[in-house]
Amino acid sequence: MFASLPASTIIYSPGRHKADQEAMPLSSSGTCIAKSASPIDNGYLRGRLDGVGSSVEVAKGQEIVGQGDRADSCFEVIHGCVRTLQRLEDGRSQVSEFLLPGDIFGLDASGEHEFAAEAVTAATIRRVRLCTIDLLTREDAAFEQDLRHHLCYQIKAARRRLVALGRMTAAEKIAGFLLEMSGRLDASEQGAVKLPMCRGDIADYLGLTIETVSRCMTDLKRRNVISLHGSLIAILDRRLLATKETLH
Amino acid sequence: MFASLPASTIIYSPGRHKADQEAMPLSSSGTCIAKSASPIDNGYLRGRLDGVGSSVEVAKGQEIVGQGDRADSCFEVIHGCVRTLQRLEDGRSQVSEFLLPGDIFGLDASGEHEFAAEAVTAATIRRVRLCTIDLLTREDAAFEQDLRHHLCYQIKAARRRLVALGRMTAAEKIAGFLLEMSGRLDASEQGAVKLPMCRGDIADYLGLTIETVSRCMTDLKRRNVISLHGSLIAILDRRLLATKETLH
DNA sequence: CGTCGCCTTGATTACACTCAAGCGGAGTGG
DNA sequence: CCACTCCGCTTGAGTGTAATCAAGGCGACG
Repeated sequence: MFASLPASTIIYSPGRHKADQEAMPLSSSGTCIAKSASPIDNGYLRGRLDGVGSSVEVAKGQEIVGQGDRADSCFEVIHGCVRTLQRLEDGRSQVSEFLLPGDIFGLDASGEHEFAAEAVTAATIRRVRLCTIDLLTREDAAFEQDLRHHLCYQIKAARRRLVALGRMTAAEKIAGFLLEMSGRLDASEQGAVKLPMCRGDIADYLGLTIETVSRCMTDLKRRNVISLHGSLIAILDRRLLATKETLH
Repeated sequence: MFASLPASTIIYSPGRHKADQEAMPLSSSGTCIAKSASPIDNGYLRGRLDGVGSSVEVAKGQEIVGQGDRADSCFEVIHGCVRTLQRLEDGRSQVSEFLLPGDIFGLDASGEHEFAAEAVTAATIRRVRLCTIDLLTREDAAFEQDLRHHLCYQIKAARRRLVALGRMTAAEKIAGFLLEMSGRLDASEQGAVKLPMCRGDIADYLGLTIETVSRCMTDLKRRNVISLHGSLIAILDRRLLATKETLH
């Protein structure tokens, strides 16, 4: 029924950051819209907002933007962790993304925010007005380019998450999440990272329940794939996590 | 994408303590990045590519871009229906979006396509090189603006789908899908629309199985919420679909 | 008329959810 | 200092939704 699927197009890459790095073409000739040589994904705008806007401190759990708020600013996380999420009236909620220092959110806004942003931990964020962004794009072609790359990356990231939410099992979701976070968070000297978000946030990020998140993690611990002490997690066997032999 | 669904579903903004205590006048003078008065979502680029690029005919099922293909072009659907999807090595697949005439895809590409694009039906598509797009953005500030709005809309659409995939039941997914499609497709004189995609595609779009899609639709038919004859579908009780009292 | 593709329907299974209880650390107050 | 609650996490038992397995219907097409 479908056109043949080339063998070279094989797929699932839980190590999404790594996969993207490899995906970046090295030739820079006709790249056009495509950014040719960025070693860091999602880093298109890193540092581009330094010195712009105003810094704000938010307490743990505090709302930064609410669902339905008018979108007139974007934000860069300076310190701490932020989640963007949508809440349904019956209590269900879906976390769209976790934002860590250097990450920017709210650039995609037009009109009003459909998703709220809340501080996962106490956080420092930089607030930049969208008109400032607009100004920058007009004055600086390179910035405009980088902004567009940033938006493209957001789309790709969201689509990767569609696959995870639509077609992955609980164990696969957890494995992918841990790999993602271990790549984004700074590891301590023991190679462990401290997850800033609670189990409930992880559940809402992956479309699972708290209990399932807990059970999957405990299971990985029992198999010595990870070590686990509360929110402190170290990946002991990265290959096993990535290849999904973690499923019994 | 499920924009029509959450009329009552948008919901709940807990604390109103925003981070922006200080100043930041909400003067509407600076709409900036936010497009304030577009009646049509996803229409930011409609017609903008007329006369650009080259037209291509593709047969039903034919691959337009493959996973891993170098991204050097974007496409506008002129006629027919196209799906973008990711296939996993074990046969699972996730459809990211269905594209109908006027819709554009591939603009988000940078480096290589993570998602394939395939013709759902026989289709005519316009192929535009990304360097042409790049050129247009440099020459035409309005185009650049519209392109950015388009990308922002893609992000929002993808996030809406995250909620659907992560937190909706099968019945809710189907209901939202039917509402979305009835809004995007041209209705015949009887108010019925012909879904261009098969049950399997719908299943892969919603993260369900073919059987579940079929059962849910049959159920809606039995309740006289929709009429259903193969791929010809009419919504008989839109309110019931939207309020999700369709769940027994 | 037979095959094929797509869809529907039924029976059964299993994965993740729900409900419920208990653990342990942090913080509070007597 | 200890008892207490609160909160987040874990664990267990049972349930339910959607998946799986399987069969059959129907229309298109050769």
